[in-house]
Amino acid sequence: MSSNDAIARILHEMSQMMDILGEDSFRAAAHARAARAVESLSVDVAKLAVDKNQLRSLDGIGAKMADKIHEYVTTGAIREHGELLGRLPSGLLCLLEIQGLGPKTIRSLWQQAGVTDLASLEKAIDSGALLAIPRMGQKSIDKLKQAIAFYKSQAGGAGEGAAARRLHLGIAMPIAERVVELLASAVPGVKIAFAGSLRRGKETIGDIDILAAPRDQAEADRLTQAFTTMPGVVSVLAAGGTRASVQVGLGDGLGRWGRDPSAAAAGVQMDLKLVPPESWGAAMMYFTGSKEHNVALRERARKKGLTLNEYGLFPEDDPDRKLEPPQKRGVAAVCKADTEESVYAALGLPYLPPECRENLGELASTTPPVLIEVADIKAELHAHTTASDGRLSIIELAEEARSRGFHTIAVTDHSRSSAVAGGLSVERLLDHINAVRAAARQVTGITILAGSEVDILADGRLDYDDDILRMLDVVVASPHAALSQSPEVATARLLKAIENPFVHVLGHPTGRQINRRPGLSPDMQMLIAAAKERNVALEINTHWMRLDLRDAHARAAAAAGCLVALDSDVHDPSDFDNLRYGVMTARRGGVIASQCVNTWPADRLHAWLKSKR
DNA sequence: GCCGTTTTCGGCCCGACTGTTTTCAGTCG
Repeated sequence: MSSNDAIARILHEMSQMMDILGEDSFRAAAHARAARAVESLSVDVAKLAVDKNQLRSLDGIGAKMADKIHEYVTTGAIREHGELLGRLPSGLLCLLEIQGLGPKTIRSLWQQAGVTDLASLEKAIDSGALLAIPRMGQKSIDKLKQAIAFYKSQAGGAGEGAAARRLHLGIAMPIAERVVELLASAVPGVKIAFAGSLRRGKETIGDIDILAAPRDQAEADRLTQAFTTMPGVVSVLAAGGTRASVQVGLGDGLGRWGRDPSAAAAGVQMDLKLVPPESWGAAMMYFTGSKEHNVALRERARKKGLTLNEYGLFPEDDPDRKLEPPQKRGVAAVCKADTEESVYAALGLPYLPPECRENLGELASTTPPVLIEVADIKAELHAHTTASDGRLSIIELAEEARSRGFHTIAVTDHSRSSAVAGGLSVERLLDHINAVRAAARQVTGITILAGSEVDILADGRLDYDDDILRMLDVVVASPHAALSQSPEVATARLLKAIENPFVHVLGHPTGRQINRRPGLSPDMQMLIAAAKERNVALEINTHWMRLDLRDAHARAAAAAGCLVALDSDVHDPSDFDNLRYGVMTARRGGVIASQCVNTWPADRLHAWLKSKR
């Protein structure tokens, strides 16, 4: 774990403990906000901590928080964190993961029924001790039992402290799209879309939010009916007038990444929200989030004497919130709320794409951000064939790429050290280059390049000698083994690869696999600076299992003006479909088309590749 | 504990829903 992750986790725990202990909620929230700020940093916070002013320049970090971070970096712990831990059983924290349990309830469970962890909570339920707690009736207990069962299934069985498993972006999105399609065919002509973190393109998804705008009660009823009875629904959690919640069972695996027993056993929660058509824009903003973005928008509205909710933007005529919400009192809205654009405009903001709604500075925009799009991508520089571990022949790969409108495809099979992936010996590589040249003569309408995905060995040397690399049109250098190195060793290793004059792309720079392994934690600022100087592109591997660079790293690369490569690491024709996940990650980082080599016209791209020969 | 086009104090987002209550507290997104 990087020190950023460690500090974020400690600050987050402090926030949770303060909540449970009933301390000042704004103080607790400040710790949670600081945790988020540290988490979304691309630089090692330990380096920033040398100068407290640098820490304090971060949004949400003030003098006291800077002291705490500095304390962690110099001593390896935060004293106040230990003190809080001494004031309550640590087993209480994971109870916050259980749906319906918040800090206040957990506090009374602890102080009035002696609950200290999940096991004692279950015991207290069985013994009936919970009924004695205020506001705890039989119905609440039944719901709690259900929520515990769901929590345990998500956490992979015994609920042994494992965090509830979030779904990969690439698993969740096709499910959401199928549901939208199904609802649209059940009730034609109604506006339906998914929202939430899925629409923002987060790498993992907690639940799936679907929005629909029925035009009358009959359409609303049919939508709810279709939603709660669709194939795959395991249980209906709620079905009211304006919203319904179901659990949907998942498929049983992750394709070539193997099975995911915990995800398969459980399911994903899906919520359907019904909103009036005239509120579609405000509702989409509201349910797309992020929460932090929404809070910032509302604060902005307040400063303009307005109040923003999921129904629209209204004059602030009830600052103490004594009355019913404005839309219920017939207060006239200050703008139409049927589109997101009109609501943003009324707040004096350009349209902000969902991927940048994280309250990481986007509200300072005065012009709409022009971010990279899937349609901009015209080349694939990282693809495998049957020569190593791919499923397509060279010709099949080229034809697939051509059918997707690409002008260039690079054949980059694995190098010799990746034995399990069928990595090519030097002799096989030379034959393979000839085979690629032959295919290039045979297939028209696309440029086929001979390349390699070359292993970056543990010490930073590449898996082929320079005289071999020189013969290749494209070199993608990637770490595959020794992924537990210290940050210092990993940084030196990857810098050495970037500095090799024949390398074009640094492939999946950290080697992480989401929900599987953390990968390397190199000093990303140093890699970005070196890559920029050497004209090397940092890859955003678009497979939903990797998304590496991740969003925060992409943001740092974009800010530095470093080249990036959006590559699908094709092993199977369907891998081309993953491009959109990488594009969303790039957009979350603020990447524009011109800094992504895959968007360049053929002559510019080929000239860049040749500049390293 | 943070923050400032109400700047060193006094704020700090908003509504739906649920289950518990006889008017509201807690959770969620």
